[in-house]
Amino acid sequence: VSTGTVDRALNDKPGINANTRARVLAAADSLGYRPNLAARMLGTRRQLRVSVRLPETPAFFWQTVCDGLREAAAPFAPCLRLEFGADGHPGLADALITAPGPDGQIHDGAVSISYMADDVPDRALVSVSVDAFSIGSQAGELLGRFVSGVGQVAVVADSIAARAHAEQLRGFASSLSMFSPHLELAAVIESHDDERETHRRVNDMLRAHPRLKGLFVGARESLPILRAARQGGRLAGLAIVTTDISPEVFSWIQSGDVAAAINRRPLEQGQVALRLLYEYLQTRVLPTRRRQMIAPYAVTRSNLPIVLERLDIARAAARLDEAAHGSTRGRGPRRHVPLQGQVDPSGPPAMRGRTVRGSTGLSSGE
Amino acid sequence: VSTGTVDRALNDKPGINANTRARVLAAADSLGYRPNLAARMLGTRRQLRVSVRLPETPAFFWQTVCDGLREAAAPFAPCLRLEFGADGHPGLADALITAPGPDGQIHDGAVSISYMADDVPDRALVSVSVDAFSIGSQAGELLGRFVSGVGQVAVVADSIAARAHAEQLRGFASSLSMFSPHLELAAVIESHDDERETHRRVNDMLRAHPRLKGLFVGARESLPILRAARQGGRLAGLAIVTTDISPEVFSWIQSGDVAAAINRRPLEQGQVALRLLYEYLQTRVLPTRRRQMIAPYAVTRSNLPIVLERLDIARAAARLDEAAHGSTRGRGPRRHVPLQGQVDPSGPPAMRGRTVRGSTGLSSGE
DNA sequence: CTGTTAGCGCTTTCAA
DNA sequence: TTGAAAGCGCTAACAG
Repeated sequence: VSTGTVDRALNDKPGINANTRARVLAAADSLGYRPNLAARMLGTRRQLRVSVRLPETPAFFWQTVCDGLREAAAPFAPCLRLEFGADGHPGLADALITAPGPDGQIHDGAVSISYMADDVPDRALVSVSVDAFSIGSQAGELLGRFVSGVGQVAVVADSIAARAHAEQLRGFASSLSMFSPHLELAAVIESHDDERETHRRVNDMLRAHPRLKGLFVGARESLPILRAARQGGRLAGLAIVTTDISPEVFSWIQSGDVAAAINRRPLEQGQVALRLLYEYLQTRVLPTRRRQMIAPYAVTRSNLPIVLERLDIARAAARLDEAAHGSTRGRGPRRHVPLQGQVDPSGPPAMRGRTVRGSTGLSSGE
Repeated sequence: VSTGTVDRALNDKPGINANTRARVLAAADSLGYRPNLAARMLGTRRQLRVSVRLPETPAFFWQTVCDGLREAAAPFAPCLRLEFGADGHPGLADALITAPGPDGQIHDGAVSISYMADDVPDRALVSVSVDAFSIGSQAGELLGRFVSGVGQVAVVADSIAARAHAEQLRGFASSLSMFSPHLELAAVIESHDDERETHRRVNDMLRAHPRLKGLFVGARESLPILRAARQGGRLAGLAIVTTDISPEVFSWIQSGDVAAAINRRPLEQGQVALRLLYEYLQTRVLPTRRRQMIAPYAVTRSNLPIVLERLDIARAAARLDEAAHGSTRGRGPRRHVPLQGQVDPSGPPAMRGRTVRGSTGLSSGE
C-alpha cells in the first residue's frame, strides 16, 4: 500500500493487480478520500490546455462567450490555460470548446469536448446553449402581450431548416396559439446572406401585410430587417422582438423601436461551459445532464443599461487579464478587440442604471 | 535572495530590510512573477474559511443564494471552505458573507466581508445586489406594455422607508412617466408583517380603485397580496408584476394570473459574491467596483420552466455536494432542506422547456 | 506488479 | 535580517 500503488489505482493506470486496485478503491471510498486538485497540478508541471475554436460571427456574441470563458477560467490560472483560435492546436489540448459548423458536425479532435449548441453530437462531452424553444415561446408571449387587439404577426429567421431555428419557430407558434389567440402568424420568411436580398424580402412581406402588428426577428443579424421596417415607415405600428443582442441594436432598444431582445446570454454560456469542463477534467465525472440549458430572458429599455454594464465589466476584465498575460509571456498579438467604442461611440463609457431617466441615454451619454 | 526572503518581501512580512524588499519586488515585477495559488494553499495546510450568515426569510431566496455560493465554491475545495450559519464562527473565519440587518448594519467582524445588499457599508469589501431602481423600472415598463389604454396602477411594497424599496419605487415611477404616460400611479401601499392586515389594506385599495388595471407587488412575500386580489375577483382585469420568485408564486405565473416576476437572481448573486471574495482573498486586490450589480429580468410563463430547471440543477448539486461532504466528515446535521417538494408537489421532477405546451404544466407534471 | 524517491511552488521553522 | 531545510499532497521515473 504505497503512494505509487494508490496513485495507480485511483487514476486507472496500468501495471497494477486488479485485486489491489479494488482494495485501494474500497479503502479510499470508506475513508471518504477526496483528491487534492491543487496538489495534483503541482505534481505534474503540466497545465490543462483548453483550446477554444468558435465562430467569428456574429462577432459580439462570440466575443462575449469568450469573455465568459476567460472570466470563469481566471481563478484556475495557472493550472488551466485557454488558447484561442489559431494559438491552440487542438491536437495538443486536453479539451476543445467549440461550436458546430454549418453542417452540425465537429471536425477537430481532442480528449474532451465542450460544445456550444443545441445538439450534443456523440463526440461532445456536454453542450451548453439557451433553449431555442424557450426563446421562441418567450418572443411569442411578449408579442402577445405587447400587441393589443386582434392582428397579424410575422417571423424572420435565418434558415428554417436548421434545427435551432425550427425549434424557435415551434416555440413561437406554440406560445402564440396558447397565450395569444388574438394573434395570427401571417408570414414566416428566411433572411439571406445578402443584405439587399433580405431587405427586399422583408419589404415585400411588409407590403403584403399592411396591417401587421408584430414582428419576431430570429435571424442572427437583425439590422437589415430593422432597417427595412424603418424605411417602410412601419416602426410605429409594429412591436418588434429580436434575438440579436449586439451594439448595433442597443440604440433601437433604447428608443423603444425594438420592444425587446431575447438575450441568449453569451457571457453565461461561456462561464457555464468552462465550469463544466473544468469539473470534468479534474474529476472525470460527467455532468448528470449532457445538455446544459440557460434561460433566455428579455432585455428591454428598462434593464438594458444594467445588462450593458455587466458586459462592460466582463470586457474590461478580459482586457486587463490579457494585458497581464501579455506582459508575462510577452508574445502573441492582441486578438480580442475591445468593443467599447462600438457600444457607445460618442459619449463617456459610464452608463449606469440611472440612465434610463434620460430618454436619449445611449447615444448622448449622461 | 533566498526563497524565504522572497516570501517575506512578497507577502509584506516583518523581519526584512526595506531595501532588499524593494529589490525583490522590482525583480518580481520585471519578471512578471505571478504567485501559484495552488501551491500556496499546499504550503499552509490552512484552508480559507468563509463564514456565511444570511437571513432565513424569505427562505427560497436565501437558500438559493446559498446554492449559488456552494456551486461557485465547489471547484475551490478543499482550499476554500464554506461554513453556514451556526457552523461558522465569524471570528475564526477569513471572510464573512452577510446581508445587513433591518437597521442596515453589519454586526459581526471578520477579515473581509462580502455583502449582499444595495448599500456598501464601510466595513464591507464589496456588495452584490440587483439594482433596485432597475427592478422598479422594469416592472413599470412591463405593466405599461401589458396594460392597454388609459388606466391606473398601484404598488405594494414592504417598507417605503427602506432604501431599496424607495429605489424600486423611484424606478417604477420613472419608467411609468417615461414610457407609459397612459398609466397613472394611483396608490402606493405598504404591506404588513401580519398577513391579515396586508390583506385588508390591499382589499381596501382595490375597492377604492375599482378600475385599477395594473399592480406591482414589490413586497418580499407576495402571496397575501395575490390572494387578496383573487378573493376580490380582480385577477381578470389586473396585470400583476411581482418581485417574489418562490415556489408558491410559480403556479400563479404558470396560470398567467401573475404576468411576470422580476427575478433578483439569487443563484447568480451567490456565485458572483463568492467569485469576488475568492479573488480578493487570493490576490488581495479589490474589485474595481465595490457594488457589483446584477441585471434583474422578467420571468414569465414562457421561460419559467427553464428557469426552474436551472434552480433544480443547482439544488440537486448542492444536495449532492453536502452528502459527499457529510460522508467525509461524518458530522453535523443537514441544514439545507431540499425544496423540490414545494416546487412540484404532485408530479415528477422532470419539467422541461417543452412543458409550456401543456396548459397545466406545473401542477400536472408531464 | 509494487515500493521508493525526487521534486512541483510555496510557507514555515529554525539556524546563522 | 537572511539562509537553509522540511514538508504540504500528489505525480512520475526508476528500482526492486
